[in-house]
Amino acid sequence: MSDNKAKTLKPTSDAVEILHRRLYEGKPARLKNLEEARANEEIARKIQELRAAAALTQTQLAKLIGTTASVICRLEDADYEGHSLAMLRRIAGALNQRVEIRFVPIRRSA
Amino acid sequence: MSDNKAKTLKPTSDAVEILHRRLYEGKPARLKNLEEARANEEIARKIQELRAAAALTQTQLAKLIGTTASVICRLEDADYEGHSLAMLRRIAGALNQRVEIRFVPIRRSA
DNA sequence: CAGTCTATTCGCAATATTGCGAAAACGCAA
DNA sequence: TTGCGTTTTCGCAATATTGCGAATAGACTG
Repeated sequence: MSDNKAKTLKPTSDAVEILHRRLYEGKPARLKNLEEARANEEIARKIQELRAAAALTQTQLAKLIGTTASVICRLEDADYEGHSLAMLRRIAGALNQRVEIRFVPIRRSA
Repeated sequence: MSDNKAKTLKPTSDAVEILHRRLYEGKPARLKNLEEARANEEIARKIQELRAAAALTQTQLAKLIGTTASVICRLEDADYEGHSLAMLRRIAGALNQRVEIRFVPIRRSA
């Protein structure tokens, strides 16, 4: 539903992890991108979960926040990188939630 | 430092709260704006705190994330409403933090 | 199969945020 | 007071995000 692409059919062993090591080991720049991608994925999934929990279609949620279904769909796309606080707050508001933002220290280690 | 305006000199009693009641009681729309304003204020203050904790000037932090001091100043302005995830992440990254986002249920009561 | 509802993708206009330099204001110490 | 570093404000160009319709795809039912 979310992850619109990357439908890799279950890899033989843990090739994914091997690939991960090969590509990202000791490369902070790439790692950072990876982290961001994961964060975006998480946001997308969370929006979709909240909407589902409220038993709303994309169209219904869209109307609640004054936009269209295609916009909601874009937000729920795991590959979407344009999430904004403003939009997250609109979604949250319509679903009786609020957006909490925290800065948490990161452990820089291996 | 942060709150660039609204330097009301300590009110007589709790006039602030009285004013609050008069203006916002039972008015969700206004309340929502108020909440957003508070959230923005909090973000601004947090950025300023993180920067101070790292012992950086606005110019120094600006260079770390590839922008200028005026941009940092704008972010630390309590009245600024344009905070974006992208920018918060850049700040966090430069300060060895990560941005955590959570949707938390809101209590709709008096 | 057709019909219906939902979700997804695309393109472009509209709005919002960022980039950035310059000038002014501030705080502090000599 | 002057000088110096920092912060704040302003204006506008550049980039990013949103708005939105239309077309397509998927899932499900009769």
